Amino acid sequence: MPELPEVEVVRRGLERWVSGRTVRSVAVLHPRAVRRHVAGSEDFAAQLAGRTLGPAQRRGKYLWLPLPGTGTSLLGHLGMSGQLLVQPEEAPTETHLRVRFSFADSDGTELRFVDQRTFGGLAVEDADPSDPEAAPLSLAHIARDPMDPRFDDTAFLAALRRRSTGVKRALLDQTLISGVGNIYADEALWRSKLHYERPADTLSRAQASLLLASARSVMSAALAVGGTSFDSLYVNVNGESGYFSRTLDAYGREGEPCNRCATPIRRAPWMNRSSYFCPRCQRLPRAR
DNA sequence: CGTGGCCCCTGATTGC
DNA sequence: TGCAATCAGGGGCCAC
Repeated sequence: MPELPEVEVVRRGLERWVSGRTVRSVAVLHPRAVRRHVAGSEDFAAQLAGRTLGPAQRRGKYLWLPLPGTGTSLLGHLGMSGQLLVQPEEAPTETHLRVRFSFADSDGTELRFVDQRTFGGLAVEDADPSDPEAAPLSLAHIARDPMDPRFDDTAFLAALRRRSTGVKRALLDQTLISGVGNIYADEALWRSKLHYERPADTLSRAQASLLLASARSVMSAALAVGGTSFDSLYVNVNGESGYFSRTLDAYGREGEPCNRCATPIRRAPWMNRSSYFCPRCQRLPRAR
């Protein structure tokens, strides 16, 4: 369950170990891993063979590597359980290995996309030719994330406060703000003392600002220690787990005492997922 | 366009 | 013991 800080760690790993290398060949071992590549697995591999991978980029939880001179980029999303591993070529094959990239150099390592649940995937997509970072066109509707220096606080806060939907759903809306997942949404709401179903258009300016600041502080703290990790499903580009879960205040803490008021944290079903919150600190005001 | 519900997938865990 | 239900959840898609 990689959140934005984990994806950023992966981006840095790609930048360090993969960018600048030239692809020799690509093997797609599970077609679903490239389902977003409309032309199919063979075309995916053909478009990458012989190409040099550019500097690693990220927007929200999407990652991409420009393919210089082609007007395209290699786009990736880790989904729920995706991993990008740089492994020695002779390392044993992972159970859920989906795509394998071999390189033309003699470094002795290869790039592997491993993904148990196959919610993630890779694709070669057309990119904005005028953009030196070659952002895939399909990401045009994805908002910047709150750690991005070009994130527009004022515009986000105004848009948030126009939504009638629950504030948590708004936080997970990629067209408003990207990179906030279920875990950090719950953490940001806990820090802001807001109930997840609070209609976004009932937030005061101060509450909305506090929520954004809280999302930022949660992400910053996670990034500082290499991301949240709960189990072996999340591993960074070199196979090293992050470690932040011990500092979570709400997520996954059902029945444990709230770190502010000691009231047991509650778990509620929400959108086929879970929301964790303190029933005392995070109350839903009476509808007005 | 905003909203809300559903679906994709595999494996671990829980309950009967 | 075995089988079914539940849970994990990012995000695209669709009907309204």
